Formats: sequence, C-alpha cells, structure tokens
Amino acid sequence: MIRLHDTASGAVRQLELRDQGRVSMYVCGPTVYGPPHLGHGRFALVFDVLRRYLAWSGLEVTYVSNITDIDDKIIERAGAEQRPWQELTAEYEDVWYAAMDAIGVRRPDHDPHATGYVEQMVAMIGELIDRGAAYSTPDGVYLSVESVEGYGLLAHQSLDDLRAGGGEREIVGGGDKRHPADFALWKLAKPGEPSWPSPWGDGRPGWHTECVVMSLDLLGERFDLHGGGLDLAFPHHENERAQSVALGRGFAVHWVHNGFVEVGGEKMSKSLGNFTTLTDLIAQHDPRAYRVLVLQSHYRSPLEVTATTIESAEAALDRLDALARRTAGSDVVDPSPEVIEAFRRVMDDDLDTAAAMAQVFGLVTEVNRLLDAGDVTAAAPLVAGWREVLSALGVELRAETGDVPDDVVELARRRDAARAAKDWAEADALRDQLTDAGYVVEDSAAGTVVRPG
RNA sequence: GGCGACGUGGCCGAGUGGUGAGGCAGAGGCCUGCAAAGCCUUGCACGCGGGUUCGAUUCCCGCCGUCGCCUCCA
Repeated sequence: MIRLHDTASGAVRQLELRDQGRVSMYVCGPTVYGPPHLGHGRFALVFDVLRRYLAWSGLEVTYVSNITDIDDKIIERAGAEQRPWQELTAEYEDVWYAAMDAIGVRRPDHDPHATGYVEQMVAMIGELIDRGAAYSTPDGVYLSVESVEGYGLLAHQSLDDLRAGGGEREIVGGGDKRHPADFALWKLAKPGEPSWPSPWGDGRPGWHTECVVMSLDLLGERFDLHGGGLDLAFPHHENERAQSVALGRGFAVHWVHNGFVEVGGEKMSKSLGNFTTLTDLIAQHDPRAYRVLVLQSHYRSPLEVTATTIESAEAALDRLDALARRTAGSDVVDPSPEVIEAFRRVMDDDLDTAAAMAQVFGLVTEVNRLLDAGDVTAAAPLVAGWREVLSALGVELRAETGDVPDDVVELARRRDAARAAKDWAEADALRDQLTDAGYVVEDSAAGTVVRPG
C-alpha cells in the first residue's frame, strides 16, 4: 500500500483505507470565475496521477472534486461584467473542463456544485448552531473556532498563535465575531445579490461549508483522503475539519497537499499577477508537456514553470514519442515484472514520480540500445512495461506520424529515388523542401520518413 | 511576531551518511553520403561557518539568503 505525506500528522504514513480495496478521495476544485492558471493545473495533475496510480494498483477509486459556483468573487466579477452570475460560472466551468481534457485529467466521478447543496448546507449550519458551535450576527452565521477541540491542527499552530499572526491584518467579518478566526458559514445577502432562503435570512453559504457537506454526502464519514493545494491547508481545510469536529462527524483521515507553481521563486498567484493561464499554455505548447514537467518533480516541492522549463519537457516528450514510433506495431508481450516492481516501489514511497520518470527515461535508453543491437526479443517486455508505466502516470504517447498530404509523400519518394541514384544534391534539396514545409525528415531502413514537425 | 519549507552543476529537478537520479541545453565520438533519430563518452554539484563521524551534500548547532502560511488563493 502506498505511503503518503499527511499534513495533519506532518509525516509520511501508510494510506489506511476505510473499506478494503476501495479509496474515497475528495479534492478541492476550482471557483469558476476566471480561467485556471498553472497552479490549478498542477493540483489537477498531481491528484489525477495519484488517482490513476491508486486505480492502477487495483483499488476501486471514488474521486470527488467540487465546483464552487457561488462566492464573493463570482458576484463581484459578474457585477463588473454586467451579466448574470450563472452565465459567468457556466462559461468558466466549460473553460475549466476544456483545459482538464486537454491536459488529460480524467473527469471526477462526481463534481458537486455548491449551488446544488445549499439546502443541505443550511441544515448543517442549523445543526452547528444547535450544538452551540455557531452563532448568528447581523451579517451572517459564524463558526466559533474556540468551540472546536484542536483547532489549528493542519496549520500546526495553536489558536493563540494563529491569532497573534493576525497582527495588523484586517479581520474579515467585522467586529461582531467572537474570535478573529471565526469564519462565515452563511453570509446574508446585500440587496441585489443572489440568495437562498434560510432561518437566519436570505443569503449564501460560506466557502468552507460546501466541501464538508458534499464530501460527507458523496463519500461518507471518515473518507480516506482529502487533497488540494498547500494554500488550502489553512484556513480552508482547517475550517472544513473544524465543522466536522463540531458536528461530531468523522472527516478526512489523510490530508494531502501539493506544492506551488513558482515563477522566479515566487508563488504563482492571481494577486501577484505573475500567472500564466492553463489555456495559454495549452495553446502554445504540447499540453502533455505540462504533465511531464509536473511528473519530473515531487508533488510537494515547489515547481518553477517558465517557457524554458516547459520547452525542456516538450523535448523530453519528443524522446518518448520517438520510442513510441519506433516500437509501434511490435508484438504485444507481458510487461517486465522488474519494470513494474521498480515503478511500484518508488510510487508507493510518497508518490515519487520524479524517480518513476527517471526509470522511464532509463528504459528509453535501454530499449533503444537493444533495438540498435537488433535484440527485439529482449526489448519487448521492457517496452511493454514502459508503456504500462506511462499509462499509469497518464502520459499519452503519440506514435502516429500524423497526416501527410500526397504531395509531401511524393517529395519523400523523389528523395528516396535521388538517394538511390546517389544524387545527393537533389536529395538534400528535396529534404530542404520538406523541412521548409514544416516536416521532420528522418531516414530509416524503409526510406525517408516524414512527419509534421 | 508565530509556524513551516527551501538554498544541488548553464536551466529544471530527484536523492542519499561512503564509487555523483533523471530531463533540457553544451562538448567530443560512433552510426549516416550529409543530416535527423539512436548509441557511447564528457559535468568531480550540493549557501557559509562550526560540530558529530573513519567519512556529510545527506545528522546537529549557528549564520546568511529566499520563499510559503498565519487574509481571498490550487
């Protein structure tokens, strides 16, 4: 069984499953008011890889990732653009999934929307009030963090220390809160704002509430794993946990957080304005390259993403595709047990995808060497293992050479003829023509091979 | 101020108490008519100062620097 770092305990520990053979995981998804940036892309890829690996390991995975489709930013943005907020969220949800599809992130088994769970959230907030853990103020309902045993677990800080950290910062929620860290469960609507009915007045749910209700509804108490970006550990996940504790309900057993995408050593974020959208990355590069880049680092480490690092990943991907082409159509055999075992060993060790990728590239060299030597038999199980590993990591190989128009094929044929006649000047001129037309020209035993570059 | 990370060769990025993962870029060679692809060789890296040790990049202490969370944030 895999060992994973757990933010709550601060240690790498065995993933213990509630139900044998089955994994329940919840990963905080996007708030849909704008295009996703590379940071969103990283968490999506990290947890997609974890999900795929667990499934590959033979576990039945239930993967839930929410869509936050109502919150302050959405209202603000819709107001600024003077259009219905539902139109905005629908648009950016489409953008989100288009980007996810492009980078090969599998759709969740469930993607609950906050607006689909308002009634249940209202019921849960009522229960929190009944239990004395929440209170209403003139502008909403708040959770009293002082009523929660062990608040601050994920931040590894006591409530007093967290409060001290407030320093000169402005306290969100105004002066009606009993404690600065108390957070909104329900926000009363101002005129013109979208709202749902509640016993405390029309309003909307606070962000931290939706994930509690939705994860417990879809996965049940004591679900196995809760994930997200490191910046969600506190306060978002802490606040989710606080609600479940206050409710007396078992919550996530294992907390997994991924490191940030950085630019020049600084966290990529909207507030810093140093972000690249996933949409732009996909338009400008091979979308698979981002997965390769993410896989080549450890999920908890910061990752520098620039045009240079993406292009490096694209070049690395070319090397993988080249072997995929070279081995396309070869006999299907069982994968090498050694290859599979080595992969399992590093992945079980806190999802060491960087080591797995090192193995992948090692296999590329080894297989090429064997094929250069003509030893197809020895190469075959390595190739099969290599393909299986890449598949488990979600890296899609591209073996097809793409569509080549007839006139281009004709040029290649003429080059072969020229080469047969040892007319090197003509052969090179034809190659230049092909290259200029945007094709990659490679010689092979079968003659000129041409593919779109 | 509290808490937590990090500082590895041109770039990205793993890892480990003891003959330098991996990718990209570069250099030389093999192969090739020439290229491309592929293969081989090539880099004596771990912020600084102490300490522990037979031996530290890896453990401990101090320092410097960078970053993150404590506020919306993947």
